[in-house]
Amino acid sequence: MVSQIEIAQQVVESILAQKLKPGERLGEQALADMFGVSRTLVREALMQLQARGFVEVRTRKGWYVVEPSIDEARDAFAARRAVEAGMLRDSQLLRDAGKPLQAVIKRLRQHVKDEQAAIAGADVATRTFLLADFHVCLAECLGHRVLCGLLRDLTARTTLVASLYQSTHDARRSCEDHAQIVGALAAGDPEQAAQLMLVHIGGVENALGKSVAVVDPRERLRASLAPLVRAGTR
Amino acid sequence: MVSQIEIAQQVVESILAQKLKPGERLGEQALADMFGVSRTLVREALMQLQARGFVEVRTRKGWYVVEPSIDEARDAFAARRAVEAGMLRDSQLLRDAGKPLQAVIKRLRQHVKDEQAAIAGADVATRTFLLADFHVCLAECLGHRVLCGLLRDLTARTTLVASLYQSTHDARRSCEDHAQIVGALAAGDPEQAAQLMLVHIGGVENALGKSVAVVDPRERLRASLAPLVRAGTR
DNA sequence: AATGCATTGCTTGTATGCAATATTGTGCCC
DNA sequence: GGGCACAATATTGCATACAAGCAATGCATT
Repeated sequence: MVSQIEIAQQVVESILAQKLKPGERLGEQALADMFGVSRTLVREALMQLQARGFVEVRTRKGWYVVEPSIDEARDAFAARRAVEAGMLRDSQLLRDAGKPLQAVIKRLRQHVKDEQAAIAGADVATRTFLLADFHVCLAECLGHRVLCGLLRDLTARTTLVASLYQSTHDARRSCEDHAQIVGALAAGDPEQAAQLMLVHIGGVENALGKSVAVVDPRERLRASLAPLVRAGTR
Repeated sequence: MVSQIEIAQQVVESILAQKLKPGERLGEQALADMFGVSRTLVREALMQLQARGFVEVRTRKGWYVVEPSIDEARDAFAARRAVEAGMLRDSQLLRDAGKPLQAVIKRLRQHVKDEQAAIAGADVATRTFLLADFHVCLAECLGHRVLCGLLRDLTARTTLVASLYQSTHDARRSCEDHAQIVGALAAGDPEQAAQLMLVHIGGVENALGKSVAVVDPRERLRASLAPLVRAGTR
């Protein structure tokens, strides 16, 4: 049996793995057939994803993976900056973390190692996933379930954005940033960690393709067609 | 016609106005009759509210307004501290706010005035709403839609928590805090604003009744009945 | 040949129906 | 009179059916 939760998870994972691209249409019947359930369950799953900001519905036209504008993209990054820096700086979180700091550091170090391994060998999808998951893992380690859920969705959204705007930020750089952040935490300097985090997210944001401007669908189509009709014809 | 969005909004507002209490059951058919629609729409609305953390479903038993444990309550407050302080400190937000700072300050001052008026005259529901809405308004003024939506849900959840644990924090105090925060922003000192915000949220959190421990529904019922059967009978 | 229009098909939006299960009420037995 | 078993009832979970609207295709007309 397949619950709507599993459907939602599957869709999110597919988005993150870039098997579903921004703007892609999600037919209810198609998904229903795919999962072997009725449209009802699919709709319920999509409704939840809508509330979490992953898909949107255009009335009587269908469901689409969100296609954030450049403004919305910057919004998402700004939100992550605020949330993650705020989280790191909130000393109370570290105090309440439950586990001793040692254990937290250990787990984060392991995660960074996993990232390095993935960068060396694994496919793009797991690499992307692990890099995003570091931030979720961080929130989790700090013992905060609410922020954890928030970050899960926010990182997913920025990952989607990065794929949409062809980020040139390379994985190795991100991994190094992560290692530095963990280092600052281990050194007992949350403020430093927060600063590094701000720089890190800022770096990823700035790596978004500058030449984007793929604003509305028709423009997007034009851009896709441009090589055929002759580049620069305007 | 009533869309599922309106249903969801109505339920959230009722929760905020404490017309729906934590732990209260929400029958699908009851809501459907109330809004004059089928259970389908109600379910879709509830699914969204579930994703946003307002209600939960117990299989084949029904939908219930979430009843956060004391731990989850502190989680929610910690999340707000992180998000709001992070937001205030993120200078980029102020820069990107679009509107000039003057306009922002003006609007926030007006909001505080509205709060004062409500404290003087209005009913508890609007008072509670305005005090929570200050934080949403702040996010909105800083020009950030994503954080705005996040805070809308987070403040709603903490408001719910406060009602559940019989917060003794009085409205006047909160309003004064708000005024101070706006003052710091007007003085061009975001760091000070962030600090004040941390203190403010911490104050509300600490005002939660210490003698809570109303964990499960049966206990809750017992607590409600206590005055009848004799206080302190245990 | 090109454009406007109507019809057809496909997709979403909403309601209803049926099955599964939890709860409540009733009657029997102790 | 109290407790337990069983039936009746009510409610959720899921699927299907029907209505409504958009899009595309084909036809007729200019």
